[in-house]
Formats: sequence, structure tokens, C-alpha cells
Amino acid sequence: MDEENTFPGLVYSCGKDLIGSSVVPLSYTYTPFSIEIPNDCINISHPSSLHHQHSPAPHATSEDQRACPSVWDHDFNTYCFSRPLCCDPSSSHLSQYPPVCYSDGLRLQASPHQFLGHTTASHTWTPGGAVQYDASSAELCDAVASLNSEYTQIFSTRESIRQHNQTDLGHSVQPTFYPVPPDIEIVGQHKDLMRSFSEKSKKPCHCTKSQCLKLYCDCFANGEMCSDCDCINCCNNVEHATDRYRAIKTCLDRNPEAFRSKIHSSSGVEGDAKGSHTRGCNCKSSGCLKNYCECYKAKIMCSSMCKCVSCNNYIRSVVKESAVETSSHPDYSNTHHRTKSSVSCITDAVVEATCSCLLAQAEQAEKEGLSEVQAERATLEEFGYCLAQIVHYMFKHTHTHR
DNA sequence: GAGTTTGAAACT
DNA sequence: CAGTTTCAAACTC
Repeated sequence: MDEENTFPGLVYSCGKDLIGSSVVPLSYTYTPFSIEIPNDCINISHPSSLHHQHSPAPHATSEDQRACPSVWDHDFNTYCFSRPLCCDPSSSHLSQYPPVCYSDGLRLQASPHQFLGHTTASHTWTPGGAVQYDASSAELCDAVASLNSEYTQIFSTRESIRQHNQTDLGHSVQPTFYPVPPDIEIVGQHKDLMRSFSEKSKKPCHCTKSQCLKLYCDCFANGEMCSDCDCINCCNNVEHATDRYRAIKTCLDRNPEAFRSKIHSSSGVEGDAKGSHTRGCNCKSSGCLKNYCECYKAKIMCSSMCKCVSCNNYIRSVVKESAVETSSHPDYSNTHHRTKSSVSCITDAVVEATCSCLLAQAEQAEKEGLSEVQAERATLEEFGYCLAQIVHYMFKHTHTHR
């Protein structure tokens, strides 16, 4: 059930996934408002002109610029910072501005400005457009500190928004300060990360030895703090922000993509059967048909990335299943329906599985940097292979049941 | 609910 | 990078 979360200036429609500190905005309506960034954090005003493609942030002192190099991103009407902001967990001001949490790759858009030229007052959030708030200052530090130099952050300031309110919208608006960023969009490659932050329902963990600071812990792996869990010696919380930060850093050092979703999904929705596992599974005993298997658990087919043994989670299994289903169906027991039975092997599941394979192949080709022609060829070959499997099982099934 | 199985993560 | 150990979830009884 959705929940209407009304902030003056911004009307959020939030999804149910309001567990811990995560909110999934489904839609929002914009009216002028502003946010405040602590002075000792960063204080850069919005430029009066937005015509520079990438220029140093106006009003930033040279010291600011050295300490926190930034450029104005014309495409997004935002500033891009190439290094962490507000990284000092001990900084006292943060407690005054607690409920903002950004994770890796979050992009804060200078919200009012993005509406320049837009007449629509209502926008729909992208699936990955998670907003995290109600998080502690420690979490803010934690999350912001976890940004490394390759990530970008975009902030807008009260001043800039006030300017905009007064000039661009043609009327003055009394500033109201919200700790919640007006609009957060995920930057490029970290969409998956935030998707995992926001869309997975929070299940309590039961960790006993990892202190919930290793990827064994689902909460930690999902980028969430533990709440209402049954864990022992938990350090995945506000009280252990420093330890948590160290743990995050360790994981990212080991694997920069540690907190990204391991599922590539073409539709952006996990579990839609049209995706692939980034690294593939390594199952040996489960046949990839139990939830031990990450592919199966994510409701996707195993792919060429997998190193599993005796896998049954792939297209042939689906075709086989469909064949068995149709053959056992009483409607197809007579001769009249025998031909139709074969055709009925091509069920929705088979079609989905085929699409899944093709998509996986296309993604693989893209990853390998193949040319368009080569990618097309590889995908067609995969399609041929899929068809061959379907035909093979259709015929095999027809012969066995004659 | 206790014990077992499983495979990812972590370690060597 | 491969083999081993640790870990917590999934599963079974």
C-alpha cells in the first residue's frame, strides 16, 4: 500500500518499501522550496547563467575548488563533485542536518532548475530513484564518505534555489528548509546499487559472527543498516558508523562493485526472468533449482557466465517442462491435438527464456566490445541455438509419445 | 526449532 | 588464481 508523504513544497508519493531508512518514491509533485547544505560542508551558489557545459562552480573560492573540485553539469543542471563531501563523522554540524543519506553514485539534482522549460509539475520517479531519508547523521557521513573519487555528487544550495524562485519563477518564495534532497537520481553505473537499496524488501538477518559487517549479511550487502534483525554483536548500525564505514571501504577495495546488484535486468525490475547474473553462479548440488542458487533465487536463467554443475535452470529445462506439461494435458491426448501439442511447447516461459538468453548474449557482446555486426551475429547464433533446443525437444517429445 | 546442506564471501 | 575455510541462508526432518 502506498503512502502519501507530504512535505511543504514537495509532495511525495512513497511506496511501501519504507523500511529502515529507505523510501521508494513513486511520484512527486513539485512546488518551489529549498534545501540547506551546512556551511562547513560546501557552499556554492547556483550560477545565474546555465550556458556553460562544464565550468567551475561559481562563487566557489579557489580553496573550495581545490578542496572539492567541481564542475557545473549543464545536462543535469547540477554541480558534479569529484571527491567526497562532508566526510568527517565527528563533524558536529551534521547532527543538525541529519536526515540525508546518499550512497555511492547518488546524484542530487538542483531540483527547481531542472524544471526550467518544463511546464509539467508532476514527474514520475524512475524505478531506481530511491530517496533515503530519516537516516542518521552518522549514516550521512558514512554514505557520503564511502563515495570515492570516481563517483560524482551534485548538490544545490538554498541560495541557488532562492535565486531561482525569485527570478525564474517570477515570484518570491519564503525559503523552507528540508533535510530531504528534492530529487535524487542515481548516477549511471550505480543505478543497480540503489535499486538494491530500495527495492529489496528488508528481511531480518540472523548473523552471529560477521557483526553484520561482511557481505555474508544480507542487510549489509543490500546497503542497509540492520533494523529489527535477530543478529548478534551487530555493528551495522548508527552506533558503529566508523566500523561500518571501514567495512564498506574494505568491501569496495576488494570489489568496487560489491554493493551493486548482481542481477542485470533488461526491464529494470529484478525477477522478471529477462536478466542475467553478472558473475554467474557456481552451484554444484542444487541443480540451480533451489534458492541456494542466486540465479534461481532472482528468477532468472543461468547463463554462460555460470560455472554451475548439472544445471537445470536454463532454457532446455523450460522447454522440457513445457513438453511434459502439454503431454500430460488431457486435451492433447488425441491425434487431433498432437500437432498442436508440439506447438504448445512454445509457452510464455519458453519465449521468456529465449528472450533471456538473447538479452544475455547481447549484453555479453556489449561487454566484450564487439561491433554491432558481430553482436548481431552472436545474438542470432544464440537464437539459432535456442530454436534448435526447442525443436529438438519438441521432436523428442513427439516421438516418445507416439 | 535443531540439524544439515548449500554456495557465496572471505581468507590463505 | 585456486583451494580452503567461514558464514548465514535455505532447506529438511
